Amino acid sequence: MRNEEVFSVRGDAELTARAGHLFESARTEFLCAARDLKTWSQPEARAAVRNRMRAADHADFTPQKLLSPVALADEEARAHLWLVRSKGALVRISRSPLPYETILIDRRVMILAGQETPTGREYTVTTSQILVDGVHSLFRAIWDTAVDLETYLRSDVPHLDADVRMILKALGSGLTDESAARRLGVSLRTYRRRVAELMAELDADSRFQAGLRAGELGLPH
Amino acid sequence: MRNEEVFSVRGDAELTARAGHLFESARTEFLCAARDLKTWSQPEARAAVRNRMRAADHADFTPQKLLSPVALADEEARAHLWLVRSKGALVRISRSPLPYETILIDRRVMILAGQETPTGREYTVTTSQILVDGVHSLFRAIWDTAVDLETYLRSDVPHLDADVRMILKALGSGLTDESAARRLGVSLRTYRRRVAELMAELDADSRFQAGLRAGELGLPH
DNA sequence: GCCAGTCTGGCAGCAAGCTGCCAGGAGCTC
DNA sequence: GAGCTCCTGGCAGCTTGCTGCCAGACTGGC
Repeated sequence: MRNEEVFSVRGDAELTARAGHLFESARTEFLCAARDLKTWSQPEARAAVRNRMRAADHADFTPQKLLSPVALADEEARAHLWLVRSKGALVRISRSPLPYETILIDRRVMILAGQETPTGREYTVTTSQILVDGVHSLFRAIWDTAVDLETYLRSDVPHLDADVRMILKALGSGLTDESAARRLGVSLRTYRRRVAELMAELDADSRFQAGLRAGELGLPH
Repeated sequence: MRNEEVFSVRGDAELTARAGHLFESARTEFLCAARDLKTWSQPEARAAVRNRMRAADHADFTPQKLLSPVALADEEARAHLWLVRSKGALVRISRSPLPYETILIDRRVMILAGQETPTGREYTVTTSQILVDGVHSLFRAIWDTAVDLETYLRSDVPHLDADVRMILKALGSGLTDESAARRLGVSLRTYRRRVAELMAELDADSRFQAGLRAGELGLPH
C-alpha cells in the first residue's frame, strides 16, 4: 500500500493544513457521523462545506449528517441542526452512541477522529479505496436504520418518563387493557387515557400505527 | 503513521500467509460483518477461529457475526448459521446489504475485504487504533439495531408477499378496517382475516404488538 | 376557609375489532 | 358431472377499544 494513502495528524490546525483542501473538494457526497456537534468545529472546515453548499445546486450535493441523540441535548444544538437542515442537508439520528467521528467525502476520502488528547485530537485521513468503501457501507447501514431528525423530534417524547415506558411495555406485551390496567394498578379509564395520550404523542391513528412508530424508534429499549 | 500499521494483500493465500496469525491471536472479541457466508471461506481462517473457540471458555470469547438477510437465502447457509450459533457465537441479521466485509479482532486489528477481482480479492489489514476504533463503533451501532438470528427467523415471514405488504401498509397508514378493506378491494371479513393471519405470523396478541414487531423488523421497508 | 387547576375513576354509549359458522364460487382430479 | 379443496364474503354475536361527561380527590395559592 502506498504510504500516502493513509496519514495521521494531530490537532485541528494540522488537520486543516493537510486536509482542508479535501473538504473543499467535495463534489457529490459528504457524509458525517458524529456523537454531537462539537467535534467538527474547526471554522475552516465548516466554511469549506458551506462554500460548497452555496456553489452547488443542491440536487447533486446533499451533505448527510448522522448523529446520536445526545446531539439534541441543548436548544442551541437543535437550532443549529434545523439550520443545517434548512440549507439542504439531511440529518438523521441514530440510537447508538457513535463515539468516534467519521467523515466520508465523495466515497474517496475518509477522515476518522480519535480521542481527545492533551496535545489535541488525532485524526486519520485515508484515501484507500477498500477502507473508504468498507466504512461507507457501514455508514449506509446505520443511516438506513436511523430516523430522520424531524421524525425523531416529532416523537422525541419524554420516554425517560417511567410512566410512559410502563404503558409501552404493557401494550407491547400484548395484554388486554383490562389486565394491563390491573397490572399497573390504575383504572381501565386511566389506562386508556394514557394510551390515548401516547398515541397522540406518536401521532398515530390506530394502535397498530402506534406500535409501528414505537418499533421504528426502538422505544422499548 | 508507521507504514506497517496498514497493508494490503491480494488473494486468500496471501491473506492467510500474512494475517493468518491474527485470527489465531483473537483473545476477547471477534466481530465479523458480511453480506453472506461466502467471503470468509478460507479454511485456514475458519479453523483458526474454531480452534480459538475450542480453547477458550466461552464466557469471555464470543464471536459476533453480523449478516445481511441474503445470508439466509439457502438452507445450507441457515444450517451453518445454526451450527455457528450452537457453538456460542452470536449471530444477528441487519437489514442493510453490507457489501464490504469486515473483521475486527480484539479491537486491535481490522481486516476489510474489497471487491473480487480476476487476481483474487484484495484485503486491507490495519492495526491503526483510530481506524479500528472508528470502525468498531460503527459496527457496534449496526449491531445494536440488528435483530437476533432467532428472532429474525421466527418472523422471517413471506413479506416478499405483495398481499401481506399491502395489509401492512394499510395498517400502518392508520386507516380503519373498513376503509382499508375498501381500498384493497376486499370485504371487511377478508381483510380482518388477513390481519389475523399477519398477527399470527408475527406472533402478536394485539395490533399494537404486531405493529411493534413490524416496526422492529423494519417491515414497511 | 375558598377557588382554581390537575388528576383520577366510574358510567354509558358508540365504534372498532375479532371469530365461528355457513353458503357460494373457482379450480382441481378422477 | 361428482367430489374435493381452497378461498371468499356475509351474518351474527361477542369482546375490546375509545371517549365525553361528571363527580370526587388532591394540591397550591390567596
